[in-house]
Amino acid sequence: MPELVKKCPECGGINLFWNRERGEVICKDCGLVIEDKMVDFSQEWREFDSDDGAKKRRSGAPMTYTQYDQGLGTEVGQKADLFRLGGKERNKFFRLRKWQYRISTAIERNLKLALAELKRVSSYLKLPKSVEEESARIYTLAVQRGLVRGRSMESVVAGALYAACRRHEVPRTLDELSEASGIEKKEIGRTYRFVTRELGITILPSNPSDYIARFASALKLSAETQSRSIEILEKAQKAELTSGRGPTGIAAAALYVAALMHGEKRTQREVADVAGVTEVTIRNRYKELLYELKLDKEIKKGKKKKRVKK
DNA sequence: AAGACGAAAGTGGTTGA
DNA sequence: TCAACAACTTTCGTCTT
Repeated sequence: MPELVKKCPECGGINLFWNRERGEVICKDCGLVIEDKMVDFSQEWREFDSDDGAKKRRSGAPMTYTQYDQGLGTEVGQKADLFRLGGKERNKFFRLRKWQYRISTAIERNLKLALAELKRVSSYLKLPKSVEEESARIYTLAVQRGLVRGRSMESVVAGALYAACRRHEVPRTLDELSEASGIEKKEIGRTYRFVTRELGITILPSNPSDYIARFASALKLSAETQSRSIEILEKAQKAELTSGRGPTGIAAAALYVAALMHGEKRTQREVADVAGVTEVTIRNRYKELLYELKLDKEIKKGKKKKRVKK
């Protein structure tokens, strides 16, 4: 179990809020995201190997997709049954059993490896349990449909995780997934698109504000700046500035502007690195924000002087 | 000297014929 | 399947603080 944080290491406040869904502990006083990197140390208690698996199987186990057989085992008969069968029946029994063993081992061996990998990456990125579950479900479906053929197992795992993150509105960038899984960014994107299309999973376009909390905390920005940037994002969305653009770039620009307003200046480079975009992109979004939303004056409040021409 | 700004050329993905 | 296109990146020169 993760050790529970009692006090905010930043401001000493005790007003902490644990957002389980997002796997974050947030200090309500200063906005710091304290534990967004909690690692799941819980152990795998299931025995995967075929034969003595039955011994450890127990009733009442939670049904979960992060276990290769969803926690439910199916076997063609038990040894004891053999004594009740005649020769012909006995042959049939062996045939069935062998057959069942073959298909199940191919898929199950794959799932066993894949889910281990999935857990590894998920824990590295500190993804909440619900997302891990979802991605395991997606992966399981993908295997059953034979979508992994021709693709590396790892890339499908990464794609499933990416899709699950999006669905749960806790998006991670492709860069982050790439770093955690060691799979190339474009490869993840490709399998992600392929898998979601084949499985008919609907993906709502990710919302820039979903990134704000994480970026803001990485930049150590105040809670006011954070909520300010959310406001900016809302206005930007009304002004049609967000469609067609990369959500991370917009989030980064909003954060950059909000930081200027509150006198918590961060360089474009700092913001760009955290958000995984370039300074140029921030500048472009930033220009649009200034022009469309007329934010010049408010920035001057935060900064001494700042002339902006359009 | 570092940061901000902008122009130009290149990349990968989407779309429409 | 190919070409046009938009968003974003890379690179680089110039201006500002």
